[in-house]
Amino acid sequence: MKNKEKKHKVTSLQDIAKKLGVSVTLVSLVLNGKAKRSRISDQVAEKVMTVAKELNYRPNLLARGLRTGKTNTLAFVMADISNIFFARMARVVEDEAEKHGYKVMFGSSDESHIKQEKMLNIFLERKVEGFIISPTLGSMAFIKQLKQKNIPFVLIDRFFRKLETNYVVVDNYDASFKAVSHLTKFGYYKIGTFSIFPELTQMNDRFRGYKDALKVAGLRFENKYVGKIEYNNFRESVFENVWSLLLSPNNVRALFFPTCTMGIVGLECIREMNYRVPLDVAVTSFDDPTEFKLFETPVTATEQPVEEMGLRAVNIVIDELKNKNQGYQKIVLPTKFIVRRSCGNMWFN
Amino acid sequence: MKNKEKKHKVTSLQDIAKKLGVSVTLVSLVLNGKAKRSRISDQVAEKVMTVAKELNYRPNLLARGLRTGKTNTLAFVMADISNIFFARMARVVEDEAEKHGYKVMFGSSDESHIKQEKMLNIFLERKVEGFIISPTLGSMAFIKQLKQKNIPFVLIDRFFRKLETNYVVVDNYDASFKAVSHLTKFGYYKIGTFSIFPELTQMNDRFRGYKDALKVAGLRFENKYVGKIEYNNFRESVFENVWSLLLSPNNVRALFFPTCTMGIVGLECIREMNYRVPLDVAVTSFDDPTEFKLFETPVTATEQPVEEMGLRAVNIVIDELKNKNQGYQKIVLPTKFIVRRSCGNMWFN
DNA sequence: AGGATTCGCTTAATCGATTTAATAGTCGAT
DNA sequence: ATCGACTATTAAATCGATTAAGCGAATCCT
Repeated sequence: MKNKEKKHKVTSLQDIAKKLGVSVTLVSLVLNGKAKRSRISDQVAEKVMTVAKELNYRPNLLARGLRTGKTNTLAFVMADISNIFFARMARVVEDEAEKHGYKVMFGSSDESHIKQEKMLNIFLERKVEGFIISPTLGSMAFIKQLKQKNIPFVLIDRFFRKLETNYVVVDNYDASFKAVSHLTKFGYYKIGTFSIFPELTQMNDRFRGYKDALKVAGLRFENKYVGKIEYNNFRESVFENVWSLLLSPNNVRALFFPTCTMGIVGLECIREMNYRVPLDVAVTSFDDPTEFKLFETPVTATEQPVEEMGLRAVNIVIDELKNKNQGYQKIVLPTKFIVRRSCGNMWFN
Repeated sequence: MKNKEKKHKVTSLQDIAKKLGVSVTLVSLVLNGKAKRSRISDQVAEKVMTVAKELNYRPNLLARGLRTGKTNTLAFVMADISNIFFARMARVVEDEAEKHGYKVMFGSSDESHIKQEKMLNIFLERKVEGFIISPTLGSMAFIKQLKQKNIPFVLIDRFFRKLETNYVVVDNYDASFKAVSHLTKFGYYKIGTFSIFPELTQMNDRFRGYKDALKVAGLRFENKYVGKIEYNNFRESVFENVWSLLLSPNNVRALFFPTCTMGIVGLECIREMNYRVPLDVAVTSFDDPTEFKLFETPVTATEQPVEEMGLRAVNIVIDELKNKNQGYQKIVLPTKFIVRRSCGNMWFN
C-alpha cells in the first residue's frame, strides 16, 4: 500500500534561521562561505553549519537563480539525441560542463527550425546561460537574434557562412574530397552519393568535396548519381536511392555516404540486395561507427573527432560566459581517413 | 569585431504593466488566460496582449517555478547517454514528456551510486518534479528515501526486488533462458557468457536464465565459462575474456553476450581473432543494434522494446504527478528473439 | 432611496534565496 | 565623556512571477 501523498517539507534558510534564532542573512552568508568576510563569529558559523546538515538543507536553485541571474545551466540543441553522433557528443558535453559546474539540458530539433526555435525560447525562459547549437536550416535569422542579444553560444557540426559566430566543425570539404579521391584512384568512374538538407554547411561542403574530387580525377559530375534523401522517410528513402543507383541503367559501382546514418542503412540495403563489397560495389562513408568495423567487409571511413568537438564547444561557451574572449572562435578540426577494405584491396591499385 | 557585452534586458510583467499604466496582477492574469474569469475588460486584455507581443515578453520560468512550485521538468538518470540503448530511450522520453508539457534533464551516472546520488540531489535542488531512474548498484537506500519523501519516480531497465516501486523492465530471465536454450538446442555444450555488475537485477536475471537453460539441457554450470567484465576497463576486459574463453584450455564454442555493448566489442574481438561465426564460435546477444544485422554473419539477438519502455516510464511518472494512480505500476515487457545465422543454420538442427 | 451585487481592477503577501546598507554594542584614544 | 573604529549581526530590498483578498464605482433590486 502506498503512502497518502503529503508533500515532504524541504528546509529553507528560514528554517535554519528560526531554529537558531538568527537572521536569514547570517545563515546565507555562512553557507556561502562568506562567514569570515562578514565577520561572523566562528561559534555561530559552526552552529549554522551543524543545523544545516541536521536538517539536510539544500539550496533552492530556482530562488538562487532568480536572485543572482546565474543558473549554471547550458543547453545543447542538436538534431537528434538518439543519433549516435550526437549521443556521443552529448556525453562529452555533459562531462566537460560538469567540470565547470554547469548542468546541460539537451533537446532534439529533428532538423526543424520551428522546433529548434521553440526549444531555444523555452531554454531562454528557463534562463539557460549558454548554448551549443547544431543549427537547422532556416534558423539563421533566429541565431542572428541570439547574437544581437549577446547570448553566449557556439555552433557545432555546421555553421552559417554569412554569420560571424563561434563554431566548431570539421573540415568537411577536405574529408570528402579525400574519400572520393580514394575511390577515383581505384578506378571507379561511376560514383554515387546522396544528399540530405544540401544547404546545411557541412552537407554542402561534403558535396563540394565530392564534386571537386571527381573533377580532379577528370570525371564529369552527373546529377543522376546523387540520391535525394528525405529526413522524415529516411530508411525507405535511402533504400530506394541505393537501389536506383546500383541497378540498371545507372549501374553505379561505388558509393560515398556523407553521413553515418546513411552509411549504415545503405549497407543494410546493399546486403539485402546480395551485393558484395567491394566486388559489386565499393563503399566509403563519413563517420566511423562500430557498424563499419563489423561489416562483412570492413568499411573505409572518415572518422570525426566527435569527443573533441564537444569538448571545444563547451569550453568556448564557458569562455564567453567568463568574458574571457574577444573575437569569435572558429574551430575547424581535421578528420581521420581510415582505409579498410570496402573500396578494394590496395594491391589492386 | 564583437559587440561590447551589455546584457540584453528581458521584458518582465512589470515592464508591460508600466507601459500600460496597469497593475502587474492584471497583466499576469491576462497572459495566463484568466482574463475572463477575473472580469478584465476585453479592451484592456487586448492591449496587454499586444504590448506583450510587442515587447516579446517571455515568462521567467525560474520565478514562476519558485512561486507555483511547478517546474514542468523531469529528470532521466541513466548509466550513460552515449550508450545507444539509453540514447534511444532518452529520445522517446524527451518526445513523450514534451507531449505532456514537460522538459527532461538527462544525466549519466556511469553506474556509480555516488555520482547518481549527487545528480539526483542537484536535480532536486533544481526542483525537478519527477524522475526516471536506471538505478545503480548500491543506490537502494537513496531510492528508498526518495520514496519516503513522496517524490514521484519510476525505475527503468532494473529495479530492486526488496523495494516496492514503480518500474519498467523487460523479462530478462525469460529472454536469456530462451537465448541460451537456442544454443543448447544446436548441441553446444560449452557455452560461455559474461558478467558485469552481477547484482543489478537485470544482470542477475539474465544470468539465472543462462544457468537454468543449461540445467534444463542437462549441462553443468561451470564458473570458468563466465568472463568477469570491468566497467572501467570495458573494452580491454571484454577482449581478454573472449580470448580466454575461446582459446585452449577452455575451448568454448558458443557465447551468450548479456548486453549489446559486450556483444559489439565481443564481435570485434572474434573478428580480430579470425574466428568464423558460427563455424568456430556461435554467438547470441542481448539487444539488437544495427551492428548485429551488418555483421558478416547476422547475429541472432534479443530485441528489447526500448521505445516502449521509455514511453511507459514517462507516463507512469506523469500519472504520479497527477495523482492518478493508487498502487505501484510494475511493468514487465516481453522481448523479441530474433533468429539469424550466428548460432548455426536451422537445417543443421 | 438604500442595500446588495456585480464589475474591473489593484494591493499586498508570497515563493527562497542574495546582498546592500544599517544598527547596536564594544573598545580604545583623546 | 565623547568620538571614531571596529565587531557581529540584522533589516529590508530585490529577483519576477502568482494569487487571495480588497476596494471603489456602477448597476440592480425592491
